[in-house]
Amino acid sequence: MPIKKVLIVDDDSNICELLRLYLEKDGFKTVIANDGESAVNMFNTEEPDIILLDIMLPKLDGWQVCRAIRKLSDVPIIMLTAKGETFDKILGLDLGADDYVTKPFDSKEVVARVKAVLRRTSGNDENVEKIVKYDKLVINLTNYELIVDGVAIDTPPKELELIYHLASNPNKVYSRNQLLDEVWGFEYYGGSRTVDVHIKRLREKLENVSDQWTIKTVCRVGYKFEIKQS
Amino acid sequence: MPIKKVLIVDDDSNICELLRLYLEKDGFKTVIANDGESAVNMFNTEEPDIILLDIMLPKLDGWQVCRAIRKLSDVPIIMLTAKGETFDKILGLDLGADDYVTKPFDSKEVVARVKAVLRRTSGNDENVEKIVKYDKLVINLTNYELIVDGVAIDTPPKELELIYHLASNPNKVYSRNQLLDEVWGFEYYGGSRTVDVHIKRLREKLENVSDQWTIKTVCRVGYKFEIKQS
DNA sequence: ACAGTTTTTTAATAATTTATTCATATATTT
DNA sequence: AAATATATGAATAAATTATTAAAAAACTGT
Repeated sequence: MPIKKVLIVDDDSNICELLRLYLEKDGFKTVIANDGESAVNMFNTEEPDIILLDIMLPKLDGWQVCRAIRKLSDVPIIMLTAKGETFDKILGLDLGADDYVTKPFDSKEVVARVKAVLRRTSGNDENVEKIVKYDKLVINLTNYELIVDGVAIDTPPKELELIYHLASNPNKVYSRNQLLDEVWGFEYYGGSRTVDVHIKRLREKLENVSDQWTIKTVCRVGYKFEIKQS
Repeated sequence: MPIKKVLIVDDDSNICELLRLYLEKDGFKTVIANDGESAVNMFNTEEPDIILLDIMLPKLDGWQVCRAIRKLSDVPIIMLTAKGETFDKILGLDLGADDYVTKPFDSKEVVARVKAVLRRTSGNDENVEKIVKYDKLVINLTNYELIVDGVAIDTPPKELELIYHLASNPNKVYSRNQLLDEVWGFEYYGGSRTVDVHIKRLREKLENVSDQWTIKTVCRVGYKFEIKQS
């Protein structure tokens, strides 16, 4: 999952910094604009993945900004609205915002909204089928299926994620720690030998499946999904 | 993947040891400073890749240290803050910290943060293909492959790293000690003759591969990957 | 919340691979 | 030629991985 960039637009720099803080704590990159004009400019130069947009702004107000950006792009926009504003006024006006939060807001909630909006709009991550195929092997991470020669093989999720990760970058050697970070996640804490065991089980399942590829050990370094030259 | 060095700054040596334990279990090198002054000194002498910095410190407090270091470098800094501190106070003051954790913290989480910060700050050299080519020889350190005339030759990692290192700077002479430092790593303790043996095995594998280059001994000095003029 | 089931992790040890040392032959420098 | 340095081959040591079984953790359906 690539890091997402959030464009924060608000004339109150305390709010900007607060949002930035929470968002960056959550792994987002952030850029900040303090007025409507620079918001549009930064949208063009920074190419953010999502925009948090205040309505009350100098130079161009949030609505104008929203409209201007909508002409250029379908980037998700979350409006930051004053308490009094009504829904219809915000979303119903066909401005094309994707969500809104009312001030004063809870920063955590804003982050949650950002994630939610990204989840449902980013067509790339969750809506694209995560499938890798090599010869008689199909690894389908959308359905969590491992298919060998057309036959589904019952495979625990970690194993599947592991082989998917390896096969997604064929020939690249991954160290155990790299695999733990990238497949298990940063939070994982425990020995790295568990990778070996998962590899072993995968090999059991995939033995003699194909002579086009193999799960190869690179001693002292790690493992790779190797595609044999012909 | 080069080993990263973490500078831990805290006056409570229990905390330092705890962090050290977890970080080293995860493959990081660590150095420890117990007050602000030595923190700045150690930053200069040890050149860490990332700093864990407590705020309450003798001599110089964490903010002063942070500011001092920021004048010298963009090294990532994670602040260790007491529970009460407010966010804005920490990041809003433009101290330039990259992240923070509040005490009491979960050591695992700190390690996770360190990794996360390193990942987003370090100029992702992970995705760069490490490949060197000369004539019929391809040394691929991403896949850990040595390819001669299109055929992969099974090669142990040290040998591969050695030839990669030499071939990355053709014609440059490396002393054995230099090679031990740069390929084996500073931790290595042992005789330097082992370099000879590795060179020998590489020559076996690469004999007559090409008349464009050769692994040359420079008597009393070291070795070089020499490219012949035409 | 519980008992049964599956998955994941740990731990121990056997097997393998890689790295280092050592002894000696060969080569280079002075 | 003497002294110093390197090449080579074999033996040893060290480190890493495979495999197995068992324990722990995470799930499942009730």
